[in-house]
Amino acid sequence: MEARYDPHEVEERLMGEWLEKSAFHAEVDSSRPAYSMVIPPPNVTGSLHMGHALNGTIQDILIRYHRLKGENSEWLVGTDHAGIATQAKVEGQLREEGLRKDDVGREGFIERVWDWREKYGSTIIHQLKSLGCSCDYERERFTMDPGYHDAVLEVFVDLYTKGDIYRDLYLVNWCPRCGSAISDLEVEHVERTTQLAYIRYPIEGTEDHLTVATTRPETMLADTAVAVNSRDPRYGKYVGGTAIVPLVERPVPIIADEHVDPEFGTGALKITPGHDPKDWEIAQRHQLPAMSVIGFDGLMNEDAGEFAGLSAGDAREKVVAALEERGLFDHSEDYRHSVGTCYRCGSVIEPLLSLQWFMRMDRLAKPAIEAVESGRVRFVPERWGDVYLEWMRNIRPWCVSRQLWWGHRLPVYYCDDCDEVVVSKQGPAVCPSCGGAVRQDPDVLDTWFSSALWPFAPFGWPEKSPELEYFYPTDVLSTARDIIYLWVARMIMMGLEYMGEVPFRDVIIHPTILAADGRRMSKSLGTGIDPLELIEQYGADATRYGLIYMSSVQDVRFSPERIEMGRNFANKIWNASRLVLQNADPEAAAEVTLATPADRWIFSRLAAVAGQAAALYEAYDFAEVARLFYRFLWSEVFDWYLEIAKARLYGDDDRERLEVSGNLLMLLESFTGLLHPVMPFLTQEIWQNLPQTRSGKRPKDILESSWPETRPEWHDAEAERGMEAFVQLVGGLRSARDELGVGREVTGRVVLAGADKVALEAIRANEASFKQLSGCELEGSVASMEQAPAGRYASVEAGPLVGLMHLEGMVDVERERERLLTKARKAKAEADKAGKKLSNQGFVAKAPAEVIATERERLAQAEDILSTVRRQYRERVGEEFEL
RNA sequence: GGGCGCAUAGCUCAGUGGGAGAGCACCUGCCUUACAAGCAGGGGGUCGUAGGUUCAAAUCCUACUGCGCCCA
Repeated sequence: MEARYDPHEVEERLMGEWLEKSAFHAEVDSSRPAYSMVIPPPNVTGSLHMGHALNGTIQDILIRYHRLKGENSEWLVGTDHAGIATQAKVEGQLREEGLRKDDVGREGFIERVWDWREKYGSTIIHQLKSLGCSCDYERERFTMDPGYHDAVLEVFVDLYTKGDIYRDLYLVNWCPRCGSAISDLEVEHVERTTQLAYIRYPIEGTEDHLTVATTRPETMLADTAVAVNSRDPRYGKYVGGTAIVPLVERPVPIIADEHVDPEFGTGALKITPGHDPKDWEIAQRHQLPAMSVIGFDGLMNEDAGEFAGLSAGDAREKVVAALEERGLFDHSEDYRHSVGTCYRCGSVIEPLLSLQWFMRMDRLAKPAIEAVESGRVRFVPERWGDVYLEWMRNIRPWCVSRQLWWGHRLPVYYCDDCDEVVVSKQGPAVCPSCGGAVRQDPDVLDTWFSSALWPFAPFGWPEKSPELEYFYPTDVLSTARDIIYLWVARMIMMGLEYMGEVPFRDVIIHPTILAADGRRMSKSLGTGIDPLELIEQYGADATRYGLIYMSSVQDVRFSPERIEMGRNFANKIWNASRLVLQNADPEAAAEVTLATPADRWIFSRLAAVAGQAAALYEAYDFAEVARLFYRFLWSEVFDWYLEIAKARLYGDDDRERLEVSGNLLMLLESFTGLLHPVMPFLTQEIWQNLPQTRSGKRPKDILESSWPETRPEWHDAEAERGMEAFVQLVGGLRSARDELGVGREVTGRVVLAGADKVALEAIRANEASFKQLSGCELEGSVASMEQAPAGRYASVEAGPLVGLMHLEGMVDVERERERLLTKARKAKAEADKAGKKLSNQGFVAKAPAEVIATERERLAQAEDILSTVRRQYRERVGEEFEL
């Protein structure tokens, strides 16, 4: 065993072994309880980023914990076909060959996409392995698998039949770059500064005009009204009249609508229903026509007259110029507002009138709202449940058709000869109505439509498969917050609709890991950190540990120190284990022998920590799990128990050596189990190095072992109290020696004062360790400080005891003066504070008895110390002090 | 426009009604036979500001300031 833990060799080897023997695969087994989870399917074009790394760690911790707990644990893994993103990748590939997708045709293109996916489509799945994720890789699914496709069609046809899916001409979010409609959720609003243009619209039959303000002058060509607020006194007289849209010279009505904001611009609004969602709504209320002057290519169309063929941006300048020429351009000013952009490519979204397929959401949303309200689905942290509910209660129809080639093609067939529309899984050969030829709708479904089926479709739905029966509903879904609407909400709706049961009980929303500057990690800004580099640099266990340590409830700035902490912790554990494995007698019995106060203390603590760890894992409080293990292992087991155990381990009493060896090996076996979910590789490596003699009933693989057993009778408050006194005494003596400048070469002599038998025994029983750790010898004990033999001592608090270290021949008077004064000031402050509280009538009357008792004790103790210090000062310095 | 979250040590963060903690950084001393990715000791915070509730507020309430996010 090396003095430095080398994660790379270990991780690669162990993952290889695990995969080789299908260690992560779960089969239906009705004799055991199931624990199941589906990975939020990563985009097939994706690679591991910080969010995946954190989320993968969280899920792996859960699945490994429950596996240890004896549950038949299935973590279903797979990827999402990600329509737009994947299509863009393959189009890019074609471009490099000088081709466009039309050159290879739809079928050829789709073949190319499958080729691409064969080659690159599982990058992220492979990367999950480097993180140690124990997914069931044998069940890997893809949202374009044939069976999955069948499920998608089944749902589409069913919802169409139920009337939830329909076709409509509607204003949709159009991305000219992607060449497709996208849903409201895929539009990102970005604050931008643009120009607010003020344009004069002549009023028919008068010399007056109405000035409207707009950020999009070019869309005026499609105006079909001018609107003012119904209660705006400035404009009341014009309502019902007619305005002339400049340039196109179109007469349009002047209408009144209460939704016009009188504060915005001039209070008069041009209404362009074909190019603005708010205008569209106003137009609906007033039965206004909608017209389009911008095409799906983002260019002005023929209806734009002289501006046809220009981009919307160019048209804007030209329109403004033309208006200026005619004296109808008033002025313009800077204006900051949010602009809709495509979440995928960043292009400005063009709201366009388009014939698309929509899904009504209200019927499906109702039970999904109820499921969260009633707590059948629980969000962690809870507040995300409100975010979900807020969105669900205001849910709007969802545009599900996409003008792409890659995806689940709509099972919709149109007759060429009549108006017949057939929606069915198997398309008809000819029109059932007139016998004419039919063509399938060229569009595909929004990717999220298929993702919504992820908690059940991969298990075989619509078949009633045994897997579905056994693993559904899953236990938990862990994901990022920006997925709440896109996935979580839709999964809940679909799960309820098609399985009659929620898809998961708990939804963990993990925090976002931000860049060091507090902004989101972004590849384009170069602020991202690649988790694979962290794994490379520090190891997967350290990366996992660091990630969960820094991720509690809030978003957090990434700190490499935390990952380094994980590496150091792993190394410390490795070395502590090395001490045990190299020195413990392999012949030791596989049992705990509570022979000494230290043994009783550490196993009492182990039992407590095991209980806390289980509770924290189950409460999804992984950051606290990380802290718990760090404190317990480093500051208790390694710093103290191991050091104390050395006396017996290296001593010549065979029985003691065997006993302490057994204890050390049992400790090792226990904490590797407790920690395994967080640091799977390190713990497995140590586990495998446990002496084989102990392996009679111990599986070779920690995955096959079970959650460490602790015994209730290990709980021992006295042992804990005693050892706390020991630790405090040694610490106090070290500190005092340092303050007094007493070097290592000087052996101190210590008298214990006090009557607490438990504490006295704990210290006496560890006399050898005491000497080793404090550099002092125990000289005996007295019942109280007053009974100490005459002489000069440095006093050290140790719980119920006081340690008195002889100062003869080892003290510099000046240093001792300073030390005593510091101590006296501290005690005085303490006494004053407690005294003040106790003299407060309100406190004594209203505070709980134990709080008052604590305060009295504090006061007494502080006063004791103060009088001792006063005496010591008199003896050693020969003066009195004033504070 | 509506909503949510955050503000604690130099940095990154825990703590959430009864004497403020961690890691890193910093200072002092150590290659002590598991570990210098370590060991021992130490310094450092009027817990964003102003009010309020309470015997008691970093913790609960209100307002304000600053930062971040979501929805429209």
